Amino acid sequence: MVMGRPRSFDTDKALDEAMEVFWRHGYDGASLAMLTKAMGIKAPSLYAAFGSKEGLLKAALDRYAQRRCEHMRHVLAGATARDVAERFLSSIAESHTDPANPPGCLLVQGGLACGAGSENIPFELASRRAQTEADLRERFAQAQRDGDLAPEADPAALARFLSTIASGMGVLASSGADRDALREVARVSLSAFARCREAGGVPS
Amino acid sequence: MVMGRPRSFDTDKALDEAMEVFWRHGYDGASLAMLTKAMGIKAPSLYAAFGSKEGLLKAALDRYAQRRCEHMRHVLAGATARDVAERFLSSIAESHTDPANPPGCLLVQGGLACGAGSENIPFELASRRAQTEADLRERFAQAQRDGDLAPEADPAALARFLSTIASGMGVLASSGADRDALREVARVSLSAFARCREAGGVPS
DNA sequence: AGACTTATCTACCACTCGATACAAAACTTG
DNA sequence: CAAGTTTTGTATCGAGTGGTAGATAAGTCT
Repeated sequence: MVMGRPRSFDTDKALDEAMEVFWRHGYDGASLAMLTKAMGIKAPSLYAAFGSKEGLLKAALDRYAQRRCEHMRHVLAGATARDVAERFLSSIAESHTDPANPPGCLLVQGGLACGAGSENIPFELASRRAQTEADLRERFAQAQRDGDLAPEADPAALARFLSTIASGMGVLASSGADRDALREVARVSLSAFARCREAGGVPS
Repeated sequence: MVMGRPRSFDTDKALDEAMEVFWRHGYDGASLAMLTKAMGIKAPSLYAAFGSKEGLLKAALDRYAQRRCEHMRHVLAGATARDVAERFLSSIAESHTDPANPPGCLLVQGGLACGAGSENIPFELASRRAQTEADLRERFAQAQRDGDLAPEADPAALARFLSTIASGMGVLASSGADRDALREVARVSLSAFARCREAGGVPS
C-alpha cells in the first residue's frame, strides 16, 4: 500500500454521484455545494482527487464512456448494417429513459452552451459525441467493404444521421418523453436507414 | 405619448441582443453583466423593463417564437404532408446554421438542464419546442383528413420524429457542423418520412 | 411655470461561486 | 516509538452572482 492517510471515499462511487449531478443540472448548473453534498465529501478532498470542477467532469465523462462502451460493443457486433442501426437506436431509447439515471444523455444535458470560464466544456462534450459517430461510421464502412451495404451508400451520412437522432432523443427524453415515445422515434428512424441502405442513396 | 421620461433604448433591439447571449451561453451561463453589456443598458433598466432574468428570457423567447412564426407559416403552407416535412427540415438546416445567429436552436441551447433557482427554465423551453411539434401534428392530421396521408399513418409519430430531428440538428449545429452536414441529415430524414407516408406504418 | 410620472445612473446589498491555507488526523516506514 | 506522507475538516478567500435603494434626469400634465 502507498504511504499516507488512506482515502476515505470510493472514487468510482463518488464519480457516479457527480455524474448524476452534472447530468441533471448541466456543468454550469452544478455547483460545488451540490457536487460535494452528493459525493459525500468536502471541497478539499474533491480538489485533491480531481484537480478542479472541470477535471471532475472529465473524470465523470470517462466513467460515462466506460459504461456506454459495453453497450456500443454490443451495438457494433450487429451482423448487418441495418442490425447495427436497429441495435443502436433501441439501445438509445432504453438508456435515455432508464429510471436509474436522469433522463436524456449526459453528453447533451451536460452543457451545449456554457458561461464565461467554461467555454471549452461544450467542445469537450461534442468531441465525446463525435466518438460514437465515428464508431458507427467505421462500422458502416466495414459493412460496405463486406458488401452488406451498397457501394453508393454513404457511411458518414448514415452515421451522422443516427448520431443526430440520438441527440434529438436526448432532448426529447429530457423534456419528459416516455420510453414508448422514444421507441417510436427509433422505429421511424430505422425505416429511413433501411430505405437509404436499399437505395444506396436518397430519393429527391 | 405616455407620461414620464421616455425609454432611451429600443426594447426589441435590446431583446435581440439578449437573445443572442442566452443562445450562445445558455440561461445559467448568461450573466447579468454579459446581458447588460450586450443590451447596452444598466441593470436597473433591465429589471424595470423585464422584471427579472427569467422574465427577460421569456420575453426573448416570445420574440424568437415571433421570428420563427413566419417560417412555420411557410412550412405549414406546403401542399402535401411530404412537402411540409421537406420545407420543415430544410428550414431547420438553414436557420440552425445562419451565420447571423449563434449556431443551433435557442430552444435547445438555452438550457436543457439548469441549476438551483432555474429549475423551470428547461420546462419553459420544452413547452415552446412542443408547440412546433403540435403545429406539425395538427397539419398532418389535416393532411390525413384530406386523404393526402394514409389513414394508417400516425400524425403524432411523424410530428415527433421531425421534431426530434430538429432538436438533434440543433445539437449537431452547436458542435460546429456546417450547413451541408445538416442538409444531408435533412435529406436522409425526409426519406424516412416519405417511406412512412407511403406505407402508412413502419416495417419491422 | 410647477407638479407629476417614469427612466436612468451610481453605488451597493446579501449571497454564492470555484478554489485554497492551514492544522489536525490517519496511515506507512524507519 | 518518531519521522515522513497523504487526506481530512474548518474556515475562509477574492471574485462574481442576481437584484435593488435612492438620487437625478427627462419627459408629460395642468
